[in-house]
Amino acid sequence: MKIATWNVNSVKARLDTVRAWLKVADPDVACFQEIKTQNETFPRDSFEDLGYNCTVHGQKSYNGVAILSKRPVEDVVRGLPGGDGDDHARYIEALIPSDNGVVRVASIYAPNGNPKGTEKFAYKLDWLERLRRHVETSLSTEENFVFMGDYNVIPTPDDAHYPENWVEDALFQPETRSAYRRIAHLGLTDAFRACHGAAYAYTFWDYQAGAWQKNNGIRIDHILLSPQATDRLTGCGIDKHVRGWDKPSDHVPVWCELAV
DNA sequence: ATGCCGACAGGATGTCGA
Repeated sequence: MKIATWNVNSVKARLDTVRAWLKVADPDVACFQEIKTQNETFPRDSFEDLGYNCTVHGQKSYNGVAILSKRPVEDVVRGLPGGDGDDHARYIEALIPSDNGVVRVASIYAPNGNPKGTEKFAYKLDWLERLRRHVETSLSTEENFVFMGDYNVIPTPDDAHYPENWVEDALFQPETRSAYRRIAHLGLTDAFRACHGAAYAYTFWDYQAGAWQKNNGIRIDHILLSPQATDRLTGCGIDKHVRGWDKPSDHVPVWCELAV
């Protein structure tokens, strides 16, 4: 089963680009973030035409996440549990049936948190701690679980072309990286690092200042696997070339293959 | 130090992103 994640930066503005990628990449499951539209205005017909069922947790203008799946999904969770009064649409999860079992997949859009030291930064850290608690609970089920999406975390200096440019940024603060490690160290595996030893692979290049042309990127879109899913991991990749297409998102798709 | 880009809502330009 091929499972992918992509921060599309508006699903409506990106519709042609996203459809073009789906046709070529042909994932069984695709998690999107920053769809920037509500459930009612999600362009589901455009994806149903390509054979996908759409499960959406949308929001007007900002945020919004979705899961596209060739198989109908079950057991949908909309919103990150424990979010007392949190109205940001940043989390959706669903159970995906396959020929040889099931996989539970989460589409995650963690807060940006800039600038550091503000309420936004505190919200980011709180949100990551909530995610940690939910991951901890989820792992007790011992299922195949894939926690994928835009974590808005640069885990190590190896995940940035110019790490010195990010030392004041919320994505690279010690507190941010600790919060991410507390999640990963529950026993999750970074699918990309498990498959590829090389440093300096990126998933985001800013629109500004020629970042793409200079390969001034960061790796902030991650696929974290439960131990059971890790045992079934057969491959992982970053579709870097998509950043060079017309009307690109500033993020590119990341995918993994699981033997289920 | 700031703008650099891009999407959104709304109908000009401010907010947000990372």
